[in-house]
Amino acid sequence: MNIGDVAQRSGLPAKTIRYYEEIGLITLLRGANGYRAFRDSDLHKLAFIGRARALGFSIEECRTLLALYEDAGRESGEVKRLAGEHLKQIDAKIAELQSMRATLAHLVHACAGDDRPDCPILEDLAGGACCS
Amino acid sequence: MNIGDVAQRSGLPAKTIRYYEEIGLITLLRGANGYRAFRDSDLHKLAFIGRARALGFSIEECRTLLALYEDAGRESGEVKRLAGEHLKQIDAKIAELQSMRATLAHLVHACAGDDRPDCPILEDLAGGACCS
DNA sequence: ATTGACCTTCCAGCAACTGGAAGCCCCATG
DNA sequence: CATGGGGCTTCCAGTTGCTGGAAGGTCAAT
Repeated sequence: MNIGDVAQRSGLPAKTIRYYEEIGLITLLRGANGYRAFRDSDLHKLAFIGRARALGFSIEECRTLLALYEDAGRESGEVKRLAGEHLKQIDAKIAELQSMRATLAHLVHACAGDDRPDCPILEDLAGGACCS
Repeated sequence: MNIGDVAQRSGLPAKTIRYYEEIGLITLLRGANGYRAFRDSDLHKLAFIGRARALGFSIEECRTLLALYEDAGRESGEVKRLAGEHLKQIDAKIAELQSMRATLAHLVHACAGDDRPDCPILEDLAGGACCS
């Protein structure tokens, strides 16, 4: 398989696959022509990485997850711990965004949004000390 | 005022203030010794930017907001539109994170997390095709 | 032989900072 | 008046995770 096929089948852009090789997330063989030669196992790993990334794991976490995946003697506790920590980070991020959202929604609601210059949104940004 | 005072009073790191000047988000005067000389209005603007950033506005959005803030003839409708778009982006981000969270929480729940290697989390990442 | 689609490498850039080095400047103390 | 420590300056590099583009080699088909 060449990189184009793998890109299509894994859903990852070819550029991204090259990047993953460059940072040592995956090691690839080369054909006589210099082209990367992908085995099924490489495609499999890349799909694994793609799914982990879609769940928001960082590249370094993906590296660890891959290592655990390939370690037949792993303890699932470690995987669970890693995933649990990541879950906490996601929760923190959600909470942060929801707090922003609340403030912003309040301000948007309070703004007339017409052709006059008076704007509670700008007033809040300017003053900090605001209503309700 | 020197940068240290402004950093403390605005809550922004000195490095960040220098960066904001470098990218032209704010223009600062210089004293005879080469030090940045901050006026009250500069502090005010920086606090404005800090609050906008805390609400998740990008630097470019901050630039626009500042311009609107300083334009006495602005139409609040434009501010509201900008904020409304940003609100939509926040909502999209929250939805994305909540979707991740749901999958991940499900997997974490399903994993025994003991000293045995069997792990539904890794199985899901490997296979994609998973349970319930 | 010549397209045209692939593949290769390398370099640059995005957002929004952050850290560190090297070197002035200013004030207070001995 | 020298010295020490803190604060200020600039510049360069690194962060995360790619993405775009240029210049050039390869391959399969016409």
